[in-house]
Amino acid sequence: MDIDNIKKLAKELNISTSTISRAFNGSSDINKDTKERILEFAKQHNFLPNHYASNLRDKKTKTLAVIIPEIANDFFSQAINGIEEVARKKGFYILLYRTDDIFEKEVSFVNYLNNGKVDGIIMSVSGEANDHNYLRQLEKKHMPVVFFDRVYEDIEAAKVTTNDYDSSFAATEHLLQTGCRRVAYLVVNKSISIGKVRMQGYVDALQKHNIAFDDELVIDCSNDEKVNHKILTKVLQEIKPDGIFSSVERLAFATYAVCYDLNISIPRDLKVISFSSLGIAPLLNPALSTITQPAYEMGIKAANLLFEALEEKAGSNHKREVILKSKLFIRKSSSVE
Amino acid sequence: MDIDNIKKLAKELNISTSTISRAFNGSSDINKDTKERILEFAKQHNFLPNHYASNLRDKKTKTLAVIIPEIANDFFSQAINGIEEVARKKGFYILLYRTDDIFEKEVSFVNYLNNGKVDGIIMSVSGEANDHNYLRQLEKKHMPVVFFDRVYEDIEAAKVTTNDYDSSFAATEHLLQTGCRRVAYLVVNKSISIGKVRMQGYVDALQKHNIAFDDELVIDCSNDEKVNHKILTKVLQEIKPDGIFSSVERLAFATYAVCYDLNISIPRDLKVISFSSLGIAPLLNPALSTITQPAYEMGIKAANLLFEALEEKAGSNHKREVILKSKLFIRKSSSVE
DNA sequence: TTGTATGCGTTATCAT
DNA sequence: ATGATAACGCATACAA
Repeated sequence: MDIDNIKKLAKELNISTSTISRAFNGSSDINKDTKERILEFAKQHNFLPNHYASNLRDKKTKTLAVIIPEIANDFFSQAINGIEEVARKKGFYILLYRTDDIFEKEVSFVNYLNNGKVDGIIMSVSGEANDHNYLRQLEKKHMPVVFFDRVYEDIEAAKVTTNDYDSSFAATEHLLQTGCRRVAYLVVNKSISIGKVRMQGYVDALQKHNIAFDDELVIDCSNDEKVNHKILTKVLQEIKPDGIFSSVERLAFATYAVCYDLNISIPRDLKVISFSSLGIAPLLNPALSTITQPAYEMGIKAANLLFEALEEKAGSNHKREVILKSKLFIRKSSSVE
Repeated sequence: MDIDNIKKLAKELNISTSTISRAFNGSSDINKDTKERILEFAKQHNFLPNHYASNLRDKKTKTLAVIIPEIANDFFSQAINGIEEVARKKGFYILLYRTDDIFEKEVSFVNYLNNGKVDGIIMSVSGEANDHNYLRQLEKKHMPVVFFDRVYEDIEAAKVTTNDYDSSFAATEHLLQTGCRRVAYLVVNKSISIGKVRMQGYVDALQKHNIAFDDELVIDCSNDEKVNHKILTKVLQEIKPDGIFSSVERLAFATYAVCYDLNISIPRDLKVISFSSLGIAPLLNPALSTITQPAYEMGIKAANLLFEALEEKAGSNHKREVILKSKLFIRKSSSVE
């Protein structure tokens, strides 16, 4: 006989289903021996209460959604690790969703989650000045949301970010101090939250050092490797910057590849620094200078904020905003030889 | 009024819940206008049928579990991408679980999934000659499982692997042909499926070239970065191999770091080749020779196999085993200067 | 401490 | 084409 619900279990043991239920839910209203007998029997028959049925009763899914632009990326995979770590400790599971930086996917997934599919959402957004109504719906239903790294300013939710402005300012200033005069800023989307803030740090650092801002040196890239290669080849050949500040790891890699092609020597002809969570940045040729965000810690923090919200039983409206610090690692790619 | 179930929707529209349900499930037994009216109204009120309730009825979760040793790893994150790609197209969602290569975590998660939590499982295993009964339970309940990369030979399930033996043989042979005579094999767990197969390729290549197998040159490493650094430092100082064949990407990175420390020149003093899915292997110093598995394609294939099983309505017992080919990229780290 | 009965939101069956 | 109803598996209020 296959035991696949508490009714059958109850019949086998000659106990009521309520008692069975109590055995599984750590209720105090149950005799210790009865409980042991039930759990033992259940284990032998490899039975566990059906999660979907429990959820239908409780409105607790013990699941949280993680929505991110990409997975195969050092920053995000480390962040997921942090989130997973916390979730696991709380007995929660993770529903993962990748948006590929496509706003419509984000909307469609969030809408899908809107009817009790998960208890909360942790996300790094993929959009900009759009209509964020789909997120407001979540607020209405008291579904807690935590943003990390890429956030929407106009949505009231807990947020975990890093001191991007300061880091960008420092990175740009560093390049200027090594002698660069034509520092290019590489960005995928300069109107998205992080693209914007990071650019501001760049702009202000230039100003402080009396370098005129040059529109031509703000390089809009894409998410397509080949396209980026073309764009950067043209930039290095025609616009000829002497420094590169990349707001995204991937663009620094593309820069390296183009430099190899064109026989441009880093750091002699071009100094490079980039936002990056790559552990092996020191092993690159040349070792890459990085602004490294505490990705893992951000994941931990984001998850903790989510659980705070969950445990505060709705109510309390103090959405917390946490800002962690990135670290600047100056390596060979931006040093004076 | 908050519309959060089909009953309320039904009342608002003066339609029965059955009709509402039909509107959402692409039933043909419904008037086109009625359907449009319902969906339009639902959209305006941001309503979607409760997933858990539907599931309780249908026993279809539209969710699949992905169980892997680690996330922050180029191979696995690319594989997840492939899986996600297919799952998304099928309208499925992904429950992600990381085992940290700890067998007990794998067991506990699989057991948790055992009661209808997901429709199927894709996994890369974290164990070896253990008791695999927890997986046999899944078979009993007709829950399809697909293994990829790291598999249990004794479990009958669909499997996606790569030609590890051939690749290892070729990689080792390559090192020998560049003049290496003392090739070390770096491995995390030589009794696990891939560790074993890859080692066999190494051993056989040595034999073909009449190089005596030396136990000392099989280096057992760990998952801890610091420990590996210590181990490898000792190996390079005392055992002094002239070639390294690393069965895992991470150990190649550790080798690079130790070589930098000890001023050992790659490839002059030591040639290195490694299994690796790192896209930027060419940007390393020196460019790393790799055996690159088609991680993304493996993910795609694994997911496709799972859906085949799902769509075959249980029954059919031909568990498919697919073997994809890795590519050998010879770069500077293993070249004759 | 245990049992009985009800309802969570949905869909399939059957009737109209 | 639409509606009424039972059932999915579980957990709780209430009764005992």
